[in-house]
Amino acid sequence: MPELAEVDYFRKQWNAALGGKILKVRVHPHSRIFRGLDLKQMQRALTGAVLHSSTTRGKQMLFRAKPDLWLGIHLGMTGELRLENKSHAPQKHDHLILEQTKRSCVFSDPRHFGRVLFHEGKTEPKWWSKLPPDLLSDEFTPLALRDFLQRRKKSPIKAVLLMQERFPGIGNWMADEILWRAGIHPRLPAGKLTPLQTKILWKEIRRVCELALEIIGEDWNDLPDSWLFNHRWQKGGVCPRTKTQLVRETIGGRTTCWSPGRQKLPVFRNGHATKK
DNA sequence: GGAGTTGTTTAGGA
DNA sequence: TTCCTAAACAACTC
Repeated sequence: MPELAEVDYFRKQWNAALGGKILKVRVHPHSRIFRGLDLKQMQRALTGAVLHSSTTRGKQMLFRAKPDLWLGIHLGMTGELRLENKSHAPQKHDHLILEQTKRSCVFSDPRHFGRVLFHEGKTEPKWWSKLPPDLLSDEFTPLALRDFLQRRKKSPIKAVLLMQERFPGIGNWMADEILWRAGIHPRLPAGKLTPLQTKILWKEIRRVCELALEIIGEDWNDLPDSWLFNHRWQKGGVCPRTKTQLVRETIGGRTTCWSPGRQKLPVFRNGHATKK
């Protein structure tokens, strides 16, 4: 479930715990979410530590605790963060619980695709510093987008938008929403976008990130019906702009929804797109 | 019971 | 080498 804005929403669920000391760290020790991690070391270090800040980058979350502790959380497909009261009895999928005097911070994930990372030290861990720049940062330029599309020119644009190395935070529904707004067919090879389409795509990437963070990231409000989101899974769903029937097919290994009314595949002749 | 799920990694083919 | 695709991971819902 969680993409950019949902991840930011979940990060903030632990806000009340910032400034508080962790009294106890409870875990399901054999959970897959701890793969590659020294669990005992993490429990030892976090016990007695004080959480002081949190941030996100794409779908990654980082919680920092004094002194010099870095806790990374990725929600995978079904993970979530929430608060429970102090004496919360761990449920089946509550893999990590940070217990404080007034509450418990819970990370639960039924499918175990999520992941916990941990580092102790003065300097940023590699797994955090190597993350690509935020899509709303100045570093994500139209030029950076154009270059990336050229490097992945054979892949359908839908598959390319899911690549976290360049588009951190974009997931399946955001990719479809962006392409729908930009009027670009999801199967169009990334290298075939015109300069104008590339420019529009850049603009819509920023816009969808911005709006989703405002609407979902703050209070998990419903997106307006003017978005594709509210129609994409409906049986017989209709494009809110063209009122034509939406189509669903697998592209890049993921179920993709688009509106044939406004997302058309150009016909290529001699390597050039011609008007249909 | 079977198919499908808003994520990521990896193996293997092109 | 580089790029791309499909499968695997695991549990739940329809």
